[in-house]
Amino acid sequence: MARPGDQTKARIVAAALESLHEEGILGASARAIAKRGDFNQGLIFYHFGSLTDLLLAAVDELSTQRADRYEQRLEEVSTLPELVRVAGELHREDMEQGHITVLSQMLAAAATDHTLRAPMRERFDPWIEIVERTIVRALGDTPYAQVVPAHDLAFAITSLFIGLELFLNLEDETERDDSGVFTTFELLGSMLQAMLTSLPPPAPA
Amino acid sequence: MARPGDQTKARIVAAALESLHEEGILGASARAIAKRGDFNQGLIFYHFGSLTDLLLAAVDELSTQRADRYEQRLEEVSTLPELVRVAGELHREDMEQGHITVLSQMLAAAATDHTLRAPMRERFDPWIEIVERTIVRALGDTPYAQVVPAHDLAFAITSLFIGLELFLNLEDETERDDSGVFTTFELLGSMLQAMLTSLPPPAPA
DNA sequence: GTCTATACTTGGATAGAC
DNA sequence: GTCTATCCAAGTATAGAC
Repeated sequence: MARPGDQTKARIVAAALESLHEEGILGASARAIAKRGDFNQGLIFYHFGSLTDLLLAAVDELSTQRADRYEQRLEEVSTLPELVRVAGELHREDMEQGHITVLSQMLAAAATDHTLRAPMRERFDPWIEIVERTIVRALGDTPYAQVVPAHDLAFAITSLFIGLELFLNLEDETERDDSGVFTTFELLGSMLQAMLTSLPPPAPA
Repeated sequence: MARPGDQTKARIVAAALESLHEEGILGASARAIAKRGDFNQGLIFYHFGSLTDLLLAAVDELSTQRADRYEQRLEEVSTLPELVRVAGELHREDMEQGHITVLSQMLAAAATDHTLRAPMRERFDPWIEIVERTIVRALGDTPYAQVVPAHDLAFAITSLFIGLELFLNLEDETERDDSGVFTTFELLGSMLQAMLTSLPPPAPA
């Protein structure tokens, strides 16, 4: 399956991810990426056609890297507050490895680059679905399954992931205090717990 | 107080805001801004010194524009779920007028441009404080005042504002459905309501 | 498949005439 | 305070030798 050139393509994608992480979308130029990966700049256009297509390939790489991990961790989840706790852990992993920076930078670019919009939506939909499916499974056959809007909740949680990253990045590395993130997710967890406890269960049939 | 040149400075700032909104940080170049405002490109550097300083001045303009409106609307708020409802309305206003696009684009830029970090943090802190003060006021002297982490909640709500904007921008204008936003804030409102109802009130002194 | 060299465009910023 | 003209660095992308 491995064709000649695949190794180079992988190197280019890796350098693109690194550039997006370290220098953001503003610094992810063809020249900067090539310099970082120590290969010739023209190779980007030979292998990917355009810089935009390389950046999208980088997002794809990230997605496949993380999809397994997410599925695996979320499978153990059986209650909603548990989901929030595991989501907090996954969020921390992604923050540490810079994944969310890459995604938020690409999302910001997609906000005004219309050619990026549809491709980025395609790449995010599966992630929202993973969260949504987990929510539905966590609710199981409890009476709340029909009351909680799973898709909207999944959408909100995913949005929170991205928003938190942008704000946490504002803090200085030296003074950064991770407790804020944990607190946020713990807060969300107890809110969900409370909501489920106090929601009037639908009338029995 | 109005010095000569102030009118031009205002025009430049207005054009910068427009550019950030329409073309994002990637399209907010000195030349593009000058073309949009129909003034000479050199004026940006004469009046603001650098493009970065102009963009920060644009964020300042936005902040002062909106601060009054926020204070005014949030003053009427006296319960936490009410806060969430009003926050949802303010979010809609900001979305419609493109303010959040401007902020999210600048936040994305600040993530990797270290010279933007401290200035952007300075400009966001007051906003988080406004939300935090409102939360504290809404909790008033209820027994929950000591249990709810007001700062973290304010931080999370503000992050959600930004994250939602980036995601909602992915949808096509034609197919965009605002109900998602409202649902998200209504959801948050009922979660808060539920949390307050079910939280064990602290033991009386 | 990979490299060098280059075409062409756009970017931030400044000098100097008005 | 504003304009024109210009410098120079950096951007995307391509042609052609190897």
